[in-house]
Amino acid sequence: MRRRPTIKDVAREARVSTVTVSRVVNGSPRVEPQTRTRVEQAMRALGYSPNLAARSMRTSLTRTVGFLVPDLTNYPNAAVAQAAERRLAEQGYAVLLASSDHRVDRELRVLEVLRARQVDGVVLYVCDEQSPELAAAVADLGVPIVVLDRELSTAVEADFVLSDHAGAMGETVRYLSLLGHRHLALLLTDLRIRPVAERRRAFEAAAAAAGLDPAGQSVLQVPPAPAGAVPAALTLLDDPSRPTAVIAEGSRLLRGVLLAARALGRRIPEDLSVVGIDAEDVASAATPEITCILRDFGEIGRTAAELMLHRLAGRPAGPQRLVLPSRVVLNGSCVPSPAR
Amino acid sequence: MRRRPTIKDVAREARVSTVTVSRVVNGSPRVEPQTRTRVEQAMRALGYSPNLAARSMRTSLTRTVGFLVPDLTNYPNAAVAQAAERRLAEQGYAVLLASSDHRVDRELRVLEVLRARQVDGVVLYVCDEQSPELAAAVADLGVPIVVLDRELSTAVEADFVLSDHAGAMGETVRYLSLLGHRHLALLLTDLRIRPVAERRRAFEAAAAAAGLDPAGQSVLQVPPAPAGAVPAALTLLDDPSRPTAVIAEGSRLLRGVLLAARALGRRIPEDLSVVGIDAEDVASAATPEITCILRDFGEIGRTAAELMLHRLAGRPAGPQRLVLPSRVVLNGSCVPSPAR
DNA sequence: CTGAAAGCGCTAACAA
DNA sequence: TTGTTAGCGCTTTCAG
Repeated sequence: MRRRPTIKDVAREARVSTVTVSRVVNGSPRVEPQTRTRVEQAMRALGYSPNLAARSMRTSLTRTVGFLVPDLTNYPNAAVAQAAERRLAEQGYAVLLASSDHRVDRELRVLEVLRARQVDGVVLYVCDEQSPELAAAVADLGVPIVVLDRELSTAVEADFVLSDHAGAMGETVRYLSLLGHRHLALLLTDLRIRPVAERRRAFEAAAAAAGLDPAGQSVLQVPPAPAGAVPAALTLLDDPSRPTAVIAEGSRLLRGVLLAARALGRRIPEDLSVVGIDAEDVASAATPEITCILRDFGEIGRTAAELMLHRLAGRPAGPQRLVLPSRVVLNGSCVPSPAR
Repeated sequence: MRRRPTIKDVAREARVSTVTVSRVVNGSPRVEPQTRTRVEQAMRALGYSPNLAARSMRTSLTRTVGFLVPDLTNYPNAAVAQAAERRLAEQGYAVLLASSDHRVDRELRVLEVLRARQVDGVVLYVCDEQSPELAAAVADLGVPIVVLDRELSTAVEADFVLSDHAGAMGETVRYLSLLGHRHLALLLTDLRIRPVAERRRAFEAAAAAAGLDPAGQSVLQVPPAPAGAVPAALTLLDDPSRPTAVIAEGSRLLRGVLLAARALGRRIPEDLSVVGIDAEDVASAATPEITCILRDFGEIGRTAAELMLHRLAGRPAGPQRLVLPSRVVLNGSCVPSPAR
């Protein structure tokens, strides 16, 4: 295999200096059209493509963005990552993807790696908003940062792409209470992160506003482990004072509720009304389809990419906080509360 | 913000030459323990971490692996990617991830980018096994390649991680025919790739072996577009000579079958037996749960990473072809064929 | 508009 | 065991 052609080879072929070739490659205007053409021909003839490592070394820019997610097999994570990657690739950026498995220690390691690799920017879901080390590590990156669906200590300078979780949750609670449900349950994943905490607050506020007895509402946290969803749902549903409606966050928990309901012989929606959050895959496969709070993950990813590109292009502007909508999509899984 | 410390700063601090620092960083044994300690202290004191771009330039190794998938929102793709990333990260490799949206042109572009970025290796699902350009582009990469679940012209030197699709498909057809089904249908995605073609062949062979009339069996191809699954399933099921059992590949098609069956008022399993392939998410959310052909995607990803690491470590060995198992997991969605 | 020179941070080869 | 020298491919002065 022949050695890859370098800028030198092109320069020789086109009988110009390497500087001129560099100018052509980088689209500098200060090149005579005729020279430019000659250089371009030479590049094509030799199959030249610039060595990004060498360029990085000079410019200390890698045209690479790090993307850190807790779990890539989680549909929302994957969808956001893919949409962002597409947009970034259009602008010549490549994406270094890593997942933390919801573990702070892994996340810290990944951030270190991204720093060592001198990525030009980082888009991330942190897995724990409270961890000061994590916040410090993020702040220390020294490159543009876009934080997805999380809050972070104000010491961290970053753009934020958030979702309106509270609004949709309020709608959902009002809808269920309108159907006569007085005992609701909310199954959540991990209270250390914003969307979960925000949903919880909105749930409690809306329940109170609807005049539901706080003692009759339950909020259950089921940490992100592969198992655990079904047992939690079983405990919740196998109780005389059980809720008549359940809201479950994420595919895993929604599936847990469906399986537990089936195991206990509870029919949906006659015996139990169910609402899913961010769980379209499971919701659409169930019978009946499950009413769901959904977001447009493609939009989230593209927005994150856009903010990142803005920063990378050196546009000024203070830190951005964009809040994208969630919507409640009704689907036969909720009916008036059964008498009890 | 202070300039990042370089090997030179460390050398000065530790009163050695840059070469010695380099040796310590790279774990060369030819360094006196005491010197090593001094250097390590200096590194820690300055917060030194090596500049990978500079290293890449010298070694023309990036410690980066490209990972190319058709669609990251496809659970199997994401699960394999995540497992591979984890294993590669353990060995200090970062993963550049890109998706092609099932389009050959995008895939070619990504391969170009990966080449320009001088990744040390590429793991990929090609989206079209027949495309000679694609095969040529892959062969031209000039780095170790691991191909997932695809065949490629033998001109491409690569390792292959395959799955045994035929075995499980044969089992499934025999199982359905044992239940008395004489009219089967198979819904597939894209015949340009190996798993699909292999399943088709196995389906037809097993049907013939079971004495089913070839004219009574249907194989439907529904290309990977977001919509299209439901209409295809509706057409298939809304026909007097419709199948009594359907095998659907992937979450999208399985969901299409479930929705179409519901729309037509066909009960599963009484009116229609259903088997899914690689669609655990949908299968487990349905009522009853759907019998499924499944694979261990984590294992596939780890295996791919292992093969890649082997190559990257310069181990000899000819091209590998590993075939990992699929298994049929029974779940109440198949019952004896209804009389007709 | 073009080129010569210098150097980014690192490591291979050789020398001591 | 340690250091000197050279140069990877590119871009950024600064001169012409």
